[in-house]
Amino acid sequence: MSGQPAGGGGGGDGDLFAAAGLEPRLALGRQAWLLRGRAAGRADALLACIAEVAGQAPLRSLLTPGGRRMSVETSSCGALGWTSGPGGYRYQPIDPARGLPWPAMPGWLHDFAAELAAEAGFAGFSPDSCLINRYRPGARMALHQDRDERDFGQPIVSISLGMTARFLWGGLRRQDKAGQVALFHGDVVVWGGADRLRFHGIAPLAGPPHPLLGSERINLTLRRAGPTARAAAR
DNA sequence: CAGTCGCA
DNA sequence: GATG
Repeated sequence: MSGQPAGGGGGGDGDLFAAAGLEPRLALGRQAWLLRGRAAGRADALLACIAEVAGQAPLRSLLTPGGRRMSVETSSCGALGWTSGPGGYRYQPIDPARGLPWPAMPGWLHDFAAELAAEAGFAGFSPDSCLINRYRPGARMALHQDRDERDFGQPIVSISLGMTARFLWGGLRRQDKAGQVALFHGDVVVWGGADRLRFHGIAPLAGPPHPLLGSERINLTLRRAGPTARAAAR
């Protein structure tokens, strides 16, 4: 993987965002890209998917291993769902709140995430987990690494919907100072390779409601949590 | 401990 | 670097 974005694939919204003074693609690192507005055209399908998943596996606020309640509300779809509790962070095939498997990840969502990853230079991405995080005003995500996945060779694909958020983008060490970048409805961030373990987070949500979603922001994070064919063969 | 939280 |  080169870490360079493959050409094209801007979805046709590039000019609109450029006209608003925003780069269509912002490099957050050697192998980390913000694809501005790239998912805006899929918002309706994404929101319908979120409603469908939440209807089966309701959004709920989880406890950290230290016993604090997280301010975001979480659910998942796909073969594995991310959970947190006194036992630690886990990917599990069964939703512990219901004792049932997580709702399936729609094929088109899998393929869309793979397409986004490819545009950021990561060919062959095949996510098995889609974490859904809902932020209401005041909700935040402290700086953290995504490190509960089996294969750090696989990238992370993050899709923002609804209210604008301030994305905190740090370094490989917790004490590295984090920069900030605004994430708008439809923005996509993809990171992997050398940037796979970068600390990141979301500042407390604030600001005006979004026309479509009102006073909330929903983030979809697509990951390969379980083993890949390549990792399993080693 | 830390995918928290808030202060210096 | 304290606290739930």
